[in-house]
Amino acid sequence: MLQQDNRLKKKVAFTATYNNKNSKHKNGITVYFGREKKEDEELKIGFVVSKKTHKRATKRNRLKRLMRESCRLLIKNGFTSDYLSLIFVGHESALNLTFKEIDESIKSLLGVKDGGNL
RNA sequence: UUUUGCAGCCGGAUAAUCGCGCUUUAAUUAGUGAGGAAAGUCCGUGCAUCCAAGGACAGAUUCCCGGAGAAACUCCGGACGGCGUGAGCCGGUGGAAAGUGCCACAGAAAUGUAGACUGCCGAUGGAUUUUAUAUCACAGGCGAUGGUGCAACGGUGAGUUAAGAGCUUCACCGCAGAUACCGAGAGGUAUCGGGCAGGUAAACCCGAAUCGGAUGCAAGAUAAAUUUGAAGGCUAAGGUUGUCCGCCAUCUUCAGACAUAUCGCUUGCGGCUGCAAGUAAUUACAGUCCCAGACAAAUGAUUAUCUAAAAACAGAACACGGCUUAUGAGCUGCUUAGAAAG
RNA sequence: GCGGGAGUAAUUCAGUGGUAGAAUGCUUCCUUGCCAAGGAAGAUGUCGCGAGUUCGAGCCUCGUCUCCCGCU
Repeated sequence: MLQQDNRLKKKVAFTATYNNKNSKHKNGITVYFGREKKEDEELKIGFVVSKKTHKRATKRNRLKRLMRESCRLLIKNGFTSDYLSLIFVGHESALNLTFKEIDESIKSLLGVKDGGNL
């Protein structure tokens, strides 16, 4: 779980990010980018795995936790983005991946170089 | 040793680092943090709001007996029936003699103590004949016979008879009834008389028992806000059980839309231990403990060691009692059948 | 979390407990110089799945799976 400041919560913020129509995809994970942020604003990140992806709550929760853990480690190592908000959407093909595979694909989606320690 | 059935347990462990929810603290200080099914939502409760003077009809649910339980399509013990060599397992198990419907095809006939047809008989009556014998499907008697069907009006064998038949004739058996005994009861056993009018009620129905209704924590309470539309002067619209009657409330009211915080929210028909009653379900008493409470929603990641192995089904959202379904590997107790040896 | 509905041919749907049907599509043939239209014939079903009641279930009862919808 991320810290409170970095969570994307409001429904309005989610729809605004989706409507920006700026997205990338890799290994069953899609990232939506929000608008560019101003200097005094915090980065907000949300995670979505739809009920249509898989029926069982445990498998959906597992994918969300793995994506969260990857982002947490990135932020801890000093990662910042030019965008105000990010949404990660997990799809069916990503359900059975390990943490390392998800970590690598998220890093490449965000343009972080291997190693990660900035 | 192979194997069967039943009951129960477990549901990864330990350490380090980086993290999250809630409570707490001066302080990342300290504490605590998913299940046996948290699931399906199939039953039943609590709790909350609104309505309810009520009445009639309709409706819903249950269905062997006794007990437990707040209640239940619940549990325990028994009865009966079915399955299994057996331990054991399964069962929505009142009534078909209140009435109605249905029973395709086949078959003479599918419910009405029936029988057109195929048949059997010609005792009795009649005809032919002098009479008897004999002949005649003439009246009449009969329901044994019929390549059917899930099912043919109790079954099998003998007697009786003209031919025949449960025919108050017999033997054995089946179903139902009465009486006696046993049992708390469902029911069981024996005897008697001689009743025998298919099946289907998970078809309508009949009987008995039970039932305030609607909405579900997205219930609802409090606080502070934004905004749209409509209507009238006792009318429209609304609520009240499915219908009808009846009833309720109001002058500024009614119908919405958007959206925030706090409460509801976890101490409860609670858990654990001991002891007592009971075949058991369960109950009584004593001691002790406080054990998730989120709201884009907390349990994860990495490393090392252990085990056959970086385990199966699977994630709380107001709570509880059941039921049903999913579930890896293994362990414990009792137990069935077979084989071999002593 | 709570409530409601559906599942039958490739598709859209009918179907009183008694031999599973219609339309469209598909295949073959006829017609035409060729195609379309038209005509004739034919194939295609685990009635979502598993039990039960019944002589006999697509239909009745129970369980289960999948899909859809509403409240936010």
